[in-house]
Amino acid sequence: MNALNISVSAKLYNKNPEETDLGKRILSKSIELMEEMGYEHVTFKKIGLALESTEASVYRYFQNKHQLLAYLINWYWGWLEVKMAQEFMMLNNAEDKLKRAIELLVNPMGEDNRIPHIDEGLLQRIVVAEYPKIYLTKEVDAENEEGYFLGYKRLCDTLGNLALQLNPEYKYPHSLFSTVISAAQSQQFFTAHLPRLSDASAGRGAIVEFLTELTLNSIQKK
Amino acid sequence: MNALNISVSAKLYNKNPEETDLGKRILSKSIELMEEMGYEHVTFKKIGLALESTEASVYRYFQNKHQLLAYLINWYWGWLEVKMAQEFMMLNNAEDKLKRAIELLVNPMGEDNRIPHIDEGLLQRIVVAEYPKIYLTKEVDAENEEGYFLGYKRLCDTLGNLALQLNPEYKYPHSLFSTVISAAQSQQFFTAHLPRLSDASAGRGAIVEFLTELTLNSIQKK
DNA sequence: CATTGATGATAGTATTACTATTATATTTGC
DNA sequence: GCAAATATAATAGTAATACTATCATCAATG
Repeated sequence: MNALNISVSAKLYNKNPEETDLGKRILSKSIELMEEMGYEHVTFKKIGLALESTEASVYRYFQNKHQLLAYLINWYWGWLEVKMAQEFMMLNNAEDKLKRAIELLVNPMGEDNRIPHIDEGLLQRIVVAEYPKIYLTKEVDAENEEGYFLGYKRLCDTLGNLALQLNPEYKYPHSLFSTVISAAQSQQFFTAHLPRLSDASAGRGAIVEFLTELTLNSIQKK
Repeated sequence: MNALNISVSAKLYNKNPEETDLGKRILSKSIELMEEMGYEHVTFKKIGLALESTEASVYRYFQNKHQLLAYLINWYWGWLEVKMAQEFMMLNNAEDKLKRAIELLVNPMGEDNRIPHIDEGLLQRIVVAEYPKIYLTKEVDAENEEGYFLGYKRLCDTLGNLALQLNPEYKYPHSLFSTVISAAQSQQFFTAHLPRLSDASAGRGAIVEFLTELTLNSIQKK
């Protein structure tokens, strides 16, 4: 019941934040601050201050802000996969699973109180607003080798395999789902901030419908 | 012949860089440096130095690095639209135009020597590696009002209208093309750096085919 | 010839992104 | 119950960044 643990590559922290009280408080407060003021405006000094701790203590857990963001985003993709796996058990065909997966990509979910120090709703908003920043850097190749992007890759594989169950001939499962996962985030962002880049004034339902049609029409056998 | 001028909102600069020699040199050198070391590692000091000018002089043209990036990316989208418009004149149906547009989104084009101070090939690489950074900030709403994202919006509209010519019933033209334009960039990035997120080891041709199928299958009448 | 505008040269400030050191409190091993 | 190890807090310091300001020079313009 309390044992749910999302695995994140050990290269994504200096010292595992899940193992100490301060570590969990750092995660919790970082999520709060980052959602509130945005990645660029967060500093370790501010996090330390907000925790009534210090900058140096935050540095003991994460090498820098970029690593912290990568940790959080990987944690989120890992958590999403667990959620999906749970829901998939109740479904027995690949198409239904894909549809449900797309719903989960778009809809913020209620807090999972098995993990009290992480507010998944806030974290999802961070993912929407910040996720490309972890790979759009000159350090991407080095960080890739360290496992900075495993969460995204795994999720992409999982969904790609569902697509192949529907149509084993489909040639672009990875491209399709990296596109769909990414679009699920950016369409939420555009709906809120740049509405001329979406048609989802109706809200999340329209995003889900758009992505579901796009996905199924792409995969379909000719 | 020499009169090709890409229009960029006046809110995207302090002083129009197209109007002076130094301005053009700033654009040229910024593109070179940004492609080479990545947005994060560029500073106005480095640009000034590389030009044998000064930091202060660069600040006279752009308020900050973010505005410079926004300028460059808007310029690129504007230029792409001009290119597309030229090519569309030789095509007479919407489907062919869409196919050609997708090719242009993915394929880097030879330099356009009507604009000697801008290397479009380098600029395209900057767009691939940096474009979401202009809107993924807490300042997005304010900057949207200043016209920071007009280039992207216009391109999206243009392509959306082509889709509507093919199928006036299609419900998600803006979402589709913000997704396709974005995917055209990120699939290039993934192919180069995170190949497990794409299926394009075959190269750009595969990206074009993937996006073309995805687009046409989405738009098609049922 | 006087004025204006653009640029260069230089200086200075606040903030950021760290690194290092030392003191103190807590836990653990014996 | 005490010593040793560990975690954290407190503080200081550094180099780089992201600006802002001032002033001198130079060329173009009226």
